[in-house]
Amino acid sequence: MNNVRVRYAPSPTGLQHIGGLRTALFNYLLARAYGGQFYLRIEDTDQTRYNPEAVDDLYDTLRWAGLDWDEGPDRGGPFGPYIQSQRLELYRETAERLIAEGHAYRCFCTPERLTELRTWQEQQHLPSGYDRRCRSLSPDEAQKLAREGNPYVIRFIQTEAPVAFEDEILGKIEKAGTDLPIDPVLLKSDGYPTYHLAHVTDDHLMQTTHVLRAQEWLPSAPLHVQLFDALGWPRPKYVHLPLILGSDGQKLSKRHGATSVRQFKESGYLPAALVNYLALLGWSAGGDREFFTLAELEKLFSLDRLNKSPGVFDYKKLEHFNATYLRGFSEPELAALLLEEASKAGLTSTPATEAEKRQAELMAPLVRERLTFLNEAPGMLRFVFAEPTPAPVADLIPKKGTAETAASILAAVIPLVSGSDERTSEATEELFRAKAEELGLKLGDFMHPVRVAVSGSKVSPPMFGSMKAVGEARVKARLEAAWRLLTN
RNA sequence: GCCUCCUUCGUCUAGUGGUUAGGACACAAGAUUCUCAAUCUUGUAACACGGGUUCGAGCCCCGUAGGAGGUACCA
Repeated sequence: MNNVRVRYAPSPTGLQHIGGLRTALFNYLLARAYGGQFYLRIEDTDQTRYNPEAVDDLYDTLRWAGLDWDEGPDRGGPFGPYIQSQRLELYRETAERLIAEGHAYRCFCTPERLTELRTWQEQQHLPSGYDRRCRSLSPDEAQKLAREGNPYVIRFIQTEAPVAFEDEILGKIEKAGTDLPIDPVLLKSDGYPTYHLAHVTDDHLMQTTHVLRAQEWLPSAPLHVQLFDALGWPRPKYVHLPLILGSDGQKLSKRHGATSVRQFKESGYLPAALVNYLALLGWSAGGDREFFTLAELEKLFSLDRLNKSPGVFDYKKLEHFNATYLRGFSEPELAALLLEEASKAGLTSTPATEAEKRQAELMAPLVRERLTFLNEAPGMLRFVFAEPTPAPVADLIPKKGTAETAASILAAVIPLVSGSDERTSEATEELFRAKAEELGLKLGDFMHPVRVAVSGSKVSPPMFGSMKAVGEARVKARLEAAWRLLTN
């Protein structure tokens, strides 16, 4: 396949949806796989829903995900402008041409009349749709009404002939002419195009070769094909991607969980993990392999491995991907990320001090396989960088034991801590193990009060390494404080 | 209601006429273990149903059922 030109064309109404990211990803991958171009186009044709923040969010998420674009509003290109609100004359021009050639007409029906019509049709249990009243207006009459300043829309004249086209993943799609929407609006009364007109005009002018979009567009694809044909323009190849569903089988929405890319980003997801997971929702490489970098996907992606059926978004599996990617970081890489998170949480200074760096390096291997999300790190590391709020006394006491046993363990442990800054954590561990044995305690029970005293929690990263990161003096102070609590 | 699309373990999927139907997530059990994780081993679990075609069907055809999407001067 050569000469691939694809695009991502979101409408800036809100935060980028996870489904949008996947559409962008597949477009991007197709372009990269075949050495083509991937461009961005802003479909801001609905003035009532326009949200300027959405455009920034779009750039943010695409950059975060690592998808770069060759042309777009921010970087120009040979087919600009790439913002539809700046292309209004173009749409008007093609709409006028359709009128001139007998494929469209002006309609002066008011929105009120249309709602009345619709409610009447519903009451009578009739199929809904425009009644084509303005079709009978002569061109002269229509011209006159328009010149007098009457607001109007431009509607497409729906033909009765059946329409068929080839979808690259679904195969042949056919629709009887009578089942097509009746004379859909192409140009709205505010002078903005509807999606249909804008899509056809722009994807022709911008020389799009493949239209990859969500399957919810499938029902209107026959209309688009008709428009291309009426205008005498070559049809692009259509690729309708399977929908992303929530766990109940309905279209993924907020009640299923996070849906905007920003939410995933803020929840501590790694872009590489999200992208990898998304690539596998509706596409597969063919074998058993599941982990791919973006660069690998760019080489492997192909249209014929795209799936037909909708897929349920599995948050659990995404979490697993994220945790796996986290474990893939080297210790220095992870230490740097930990410091970033810790500083965001106000636990460390920015830039980090040498001492903090050393602590992060000591903790990195200990938390690596315990993290699912990067933003869990501050909670796990708080006791290293700051003083934990002391746990309730009851927490210090082992399950099979009393306050006295806990106190005696702490008393036995405090002297062992002396000099630990100069020892390896393994050496300290040996001392602790010997003492536990001497007291006839299992290491797990023995460590319980120590863990709670030092970390402030019953669950913590491995103690010996952690104590090294906390430092002898602070460890000792915490152990002594806990001992006092128990003996008072 | 009408139109269109879809249908392999609970979920994501491999499979392109001959397989003990494979992998991953989740779940369960065990091992390991200073807590929690991670890791390792094992296990439960699927071709929606009914007809054809064929020596042979998860794979091809036709129905049925179920699910989803669409039905706007929204995209």
